[in-house]
Amino acid sequence: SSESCRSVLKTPLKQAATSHGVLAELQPDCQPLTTPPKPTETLPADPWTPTSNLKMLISAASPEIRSREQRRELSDHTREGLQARHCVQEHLSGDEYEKSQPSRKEKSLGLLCHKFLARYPDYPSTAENNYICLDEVAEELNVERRRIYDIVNVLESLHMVSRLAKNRYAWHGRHNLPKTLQALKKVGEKNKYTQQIQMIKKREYEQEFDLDGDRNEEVARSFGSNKHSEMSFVELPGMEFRAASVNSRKDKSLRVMSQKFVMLFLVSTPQIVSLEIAAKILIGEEQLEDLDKSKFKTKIRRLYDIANVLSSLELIKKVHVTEERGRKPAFKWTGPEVSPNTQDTKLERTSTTCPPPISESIPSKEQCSKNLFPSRGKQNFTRHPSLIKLVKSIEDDRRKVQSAPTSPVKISASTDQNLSAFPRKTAQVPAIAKHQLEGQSKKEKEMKVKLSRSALECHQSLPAAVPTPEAPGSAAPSQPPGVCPPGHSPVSPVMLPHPHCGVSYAIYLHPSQAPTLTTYSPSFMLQPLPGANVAGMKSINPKLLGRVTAEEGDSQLAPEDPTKSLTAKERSPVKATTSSQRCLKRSQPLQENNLIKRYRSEEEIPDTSLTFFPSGYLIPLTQCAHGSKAGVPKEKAGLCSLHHTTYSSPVAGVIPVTAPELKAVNIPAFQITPLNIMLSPPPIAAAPLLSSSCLNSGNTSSARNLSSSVLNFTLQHIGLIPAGVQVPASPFLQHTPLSSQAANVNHSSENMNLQEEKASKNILQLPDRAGIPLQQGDHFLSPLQLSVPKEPQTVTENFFRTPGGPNTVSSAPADSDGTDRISQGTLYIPQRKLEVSED
DNA sequence: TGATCCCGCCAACGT
DNA sequence: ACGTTGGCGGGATCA
Repeated sequence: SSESCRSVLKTPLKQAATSHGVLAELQPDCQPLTTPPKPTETLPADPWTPTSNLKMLISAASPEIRSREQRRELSDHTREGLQARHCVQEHLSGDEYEKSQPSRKEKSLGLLCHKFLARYPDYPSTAENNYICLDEVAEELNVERRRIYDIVNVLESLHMVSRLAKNRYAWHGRHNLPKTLQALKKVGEKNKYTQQIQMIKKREYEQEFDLDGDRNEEVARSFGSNKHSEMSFVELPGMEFRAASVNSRKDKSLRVMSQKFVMLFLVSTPQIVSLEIAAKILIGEEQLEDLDKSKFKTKIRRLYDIANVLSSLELIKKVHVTEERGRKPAFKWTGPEVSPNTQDTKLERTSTTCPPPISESIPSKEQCSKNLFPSRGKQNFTRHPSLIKLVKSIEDDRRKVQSAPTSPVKISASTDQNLSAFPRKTAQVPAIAKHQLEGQSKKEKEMKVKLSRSALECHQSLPAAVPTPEAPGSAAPSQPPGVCPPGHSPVSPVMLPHPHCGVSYAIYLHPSQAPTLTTYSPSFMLQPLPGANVAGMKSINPKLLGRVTAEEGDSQLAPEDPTKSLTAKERSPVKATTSSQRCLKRSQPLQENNLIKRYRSEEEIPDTSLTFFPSGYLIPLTQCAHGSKAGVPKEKAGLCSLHHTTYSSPVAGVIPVTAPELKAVNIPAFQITPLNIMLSPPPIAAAPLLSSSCLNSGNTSSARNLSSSVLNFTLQHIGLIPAGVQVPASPFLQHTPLSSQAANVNHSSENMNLQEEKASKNILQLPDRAGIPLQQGDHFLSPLQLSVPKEPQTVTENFFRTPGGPNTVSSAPADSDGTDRISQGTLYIPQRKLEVSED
């Protein structure tokens, strides 16, 4: 249909190429109807010129309405409608004229994107060669080419298109989407976005209360330092086509930003990401510290651009998260759930699934060769803006290397074999795991020492460090005992030879992943596994979960999803997905360093998850088990099983935790974040112990008094508590912010243990019973403890709760409000009210 | 106002 | 040298 529209003349119009002047050219007549060539410009001066008419036409009838309509339904044919409309318009009078002007909305990128998408099928058959000529599209859509780039770049990030050559792109539609999302999710996990999100939230929280600035900074720093991936564009294995000649720059921020943005959704449990956080994380990679306002602002702008496109793709939708602070713009993932099905590895290349329309599908070999080319030197560098960065990264790498005892084993160095490699990977994994393990142990020691380092590292390291010998037994056999099954293991990085640069990648084969989500699963359990750890998830959720879930979230989510999914055009079953894509590769040559880093990180990661939790707090993770159900064969299964174990009531005392359990727990720890834990002042049964003093006094001073153990305890709790939860003004916090302050306090406190440090870093560790202070902790019983919710489960549940009500396996049966339960325990966790509202 | 984000300058790149 | 890409941020709109 749209085609029909196309204007005949495109050529001349070429529009925009450069700015304005062009418009004049429009020949009014040209547009026989269809596309008016560049309507836009409009010099104010000649409103009535033919051109202007065009404009008007376009803008035509109530734009708003129109836009809405369009949005609602795709609009597709919007254009035509417009045209029709304009007829109507003609009679506009002056004032109306104003109205008629193309409202901004009409020109929105989102709308434009809809139009763009309307031109191509979601699932193009291979046969048709869908290639996109930017110029044509720009003309047809009457927009500057610049705008098309914005769209295409985002689409490219999702591998919905790929660049063939100059001005030319191949349309793949959504065939690759599943793979892409899967790949992005993995990378997101690897990057620990979950934790980062938590960290940011925590920081915000702290800042609110002006808790300790110091700490914040520290956190920030650590955060910044975290290696996470530099930006590299995530490519799909099969998709690398880009013509060697063409593809030059790989990094490209918009593309990369888009991918990262998507990653955030994929790793977040409530799948809701606020722009603010997204911007911070994206910026953060390099340096958080410079809060640089303008930079932040710019980032936000870009995110809007990306969000508009993603919205058009129906992958996300705008919502508002209302917190105490106020309402913040955010987006909710409405795209398909990403199933971490790792295993498919065996598949061959995608070709089956989606053969790239164009010839492009090249056999691996060819690809390799191509890839090689690009990798060539300087270019990469060229664009790379910050040398500094490089340096940094290098250093990091170095560090990492050092620190990391074991580098992941690189398996095949040879390039081509990828294919062959894949299959192997699986097999290899175990072996690798061992290596890692070994390495880890070493690392552990180191790590401890290093704790000071970046938080992330710390996290990572810690786990390993932890003594928890116990783990072994519990853990799945396959996994190495030392390692926490959960976190780490999941990720066993396998290095794959990378065709492209010759660089090898580490691939995560995470056994766990596979099982992980089945679908929408609430995932709680699952998700965390991979990189982030359960904890991360939990923590994250908490905030959001709070209300979001319950409220709008549920309603929306559940129902919607299905719908949406359906909505999307019928998706072809394509998903076969299985292909081996797991390998993400980074194209950038430079990245090698990064790769290294990553490895490290990966390795380390495990640790993170591990954390020790000593004591007993466990938070019940029940769900895990459930989640795992079907799919889970692998390790995960094991994990899951572990998880389900769950709870101990803190109150009760500590329950011995098994290793697995620990893991589950640990995470949360990290993110203490927002903690707004409040004691509910009036909490009902305040737990027995609540010492009024603590609560009341809330003074910091009192807090300080707490023994470190107590602190730990607190922290733990905090961790437990849904991070998300913020207590607004809760009195309690105000007085003494447990969480953050606590951290501070700890420092001061006599015992600074590693743990504490860790905690400070973000990781919360539970005091190890055995070793530590807890016992010493006289205060153990301190009110805080008391405060601990008796029923951990409840808490947990809350955490876990996934938005999609049903999904939540774990969650307690509908308790709508976690709070209540909590109240039982002394600890009152204020749930932040998050409300998600749509536009 | 603050949230959105269009617009298009202009630099990095490619050819 | 010129065309293509696309980073970036002013400032107009919208809500």
